[in-house]
Amino acid sequence: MKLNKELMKGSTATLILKLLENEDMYGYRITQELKKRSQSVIDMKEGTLYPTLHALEKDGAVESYWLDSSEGRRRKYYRITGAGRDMLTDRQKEWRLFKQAIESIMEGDGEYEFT
Amino acid sequence: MKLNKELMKGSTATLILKLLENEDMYGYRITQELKKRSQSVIDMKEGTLYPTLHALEKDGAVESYWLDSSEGRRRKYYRITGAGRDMLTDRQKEWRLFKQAIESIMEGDGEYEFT
DNA sequence: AAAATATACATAGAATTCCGAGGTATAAGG
DNA sequence: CCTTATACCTCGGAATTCTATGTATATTTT
Repeated sequence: MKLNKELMKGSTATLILKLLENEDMYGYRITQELKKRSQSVIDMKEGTLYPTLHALEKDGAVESYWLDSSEGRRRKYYRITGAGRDMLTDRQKEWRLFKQAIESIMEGDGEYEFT
Repeated sequence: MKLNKELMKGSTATLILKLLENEDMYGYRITQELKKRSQSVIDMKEGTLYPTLHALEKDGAVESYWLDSSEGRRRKYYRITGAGRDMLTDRQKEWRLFKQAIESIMEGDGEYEFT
């Protein structure tokens, strides 16, 4: 099933930071990991990924460094910074709040008492 | 706490349809109900609400009718249609899929086995 | 050997969605 | 009388993501 892409807005940077929390990764790998861990529901496009990574770096949330790989092209790895971890904490709080808010509407049956 | 507004994108129409599922409502009331049921986390702006309602009507998901109220201005009520209920069913499925996908990343600890 | 595919980086422009700001109008409360 | 709350609406800007395109290398297929 395909997701309404608009739902994704606002979560892109959070997802990237979350992956980098435990391991430095290069861009292309991030898209693969997201796909794998979400059973192909999340299919982040390169046109979304790279500009987001550059913005995160500009904001000081991640740092990058080049590494040669034994095969293929050189890879640009990203490492999360202290500021990035703080940002991730905030974004995760926001996600939980948002999720609970949506669920309070979605799971409600519309029956409310008079008060 | 304030929500990153971008998170909201893609959920606006779904939330409105959900409220209309059980009861016809006028626009202003929809914003109040969303606020109330979400403990003020969802604060849909009128600049978002009215264009969305008009788009839903144009797409045949809702129908509108005017009613006089005993006080204040006339109110424009919205009623969900059959097509609107179908759309709601789809959107709710999408939401659950999206939620699970995000959580599979967010709740994961980043530890994966070699395969 | 040539072509296609997968990997790996990147950008520009189009499309979409939401919000801020503004406008109109009525009624109640200070 | 002025502010606040209710109640409708629209326009233009801001933000985000995708499509399309481009570059480059290595492997697989034809």
